[in-house]
Amino acid sequence: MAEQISDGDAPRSSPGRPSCCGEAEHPLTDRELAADIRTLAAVGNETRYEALRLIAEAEDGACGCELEPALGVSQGAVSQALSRLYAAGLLARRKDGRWRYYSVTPRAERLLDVLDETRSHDDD
Amino acid sequence: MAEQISDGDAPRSSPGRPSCCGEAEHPLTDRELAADIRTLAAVGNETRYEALRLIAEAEDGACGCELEPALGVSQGAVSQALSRLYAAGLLARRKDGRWRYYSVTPRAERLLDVLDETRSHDDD
DNA sequence: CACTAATATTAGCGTACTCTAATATAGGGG
DNA sequence: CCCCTATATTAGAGTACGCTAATATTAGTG
Repeated sequence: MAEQISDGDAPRSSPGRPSCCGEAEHPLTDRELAADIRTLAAVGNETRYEALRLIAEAEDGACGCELEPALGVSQGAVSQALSRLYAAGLLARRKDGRWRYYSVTPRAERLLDVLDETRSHDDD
Repeated sequence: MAEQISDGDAPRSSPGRPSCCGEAEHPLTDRELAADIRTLAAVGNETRYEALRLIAEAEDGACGCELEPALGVSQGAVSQALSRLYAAGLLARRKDGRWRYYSVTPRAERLLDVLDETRSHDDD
């Protein structure tokens, strides 16, 4: 895609420059990157983050109908939120009669722990 | 608007119901919740997450100009990304001449560690 | 077998997000 | 002093997001 369009005389950086502006790399594959972002984007939303916190507090998991009043959004929105958290690997679920019980995965648990342990209180 | 138009005898849930649909609560204040979401939403984006990973790999921090080619977005976008990560408490920064060097905070470091340690590989 | 409750799915609307391009600020160097 | 590099800021455009409302599906219950 035609990088370096101009001719050779354009001095983008003199040879005597400091160590700045070299190459930078990280060790993640595209799949790992995508998985991480899916996870983070899933919790980076008020409704979903609160849902995750509520489920983490419940002993044996929680069903959608428990969360609906606390979250203050419609039933459809709760269902969408839980599905997305599940797809992101943050919730496990089991069917029991006409209810579906959600519980947090180890990944979610550790994520919440880190947030609790590193939260800055003069932050605002 | 006109919820429950019918009379009061409507049995919304029989008395013998299981423990479902009670109250749910979590122990976070509004400020803590907002801070967490600001943090999570900041990393839940490809450009910013990759920037954070790149900076975490660099030994003594990285400046914006190092990241720009790797991130593949404009200079303005890089600056916006770094500012937002900084505001979210995930980056520290120091001025050095005409450069500004960014490094990850403990909060960011631990967040990345958890993602590495709990990432599922059959996830797709 | 209706009836009801819990959940899932879909369309559509309003908003927030993220980029580019342009411009402004700040700090060296010839 | 002018120029060049690194960074910050802003407006605007295109897109993605998150909700509601409506409807479909699934599973108990009288």
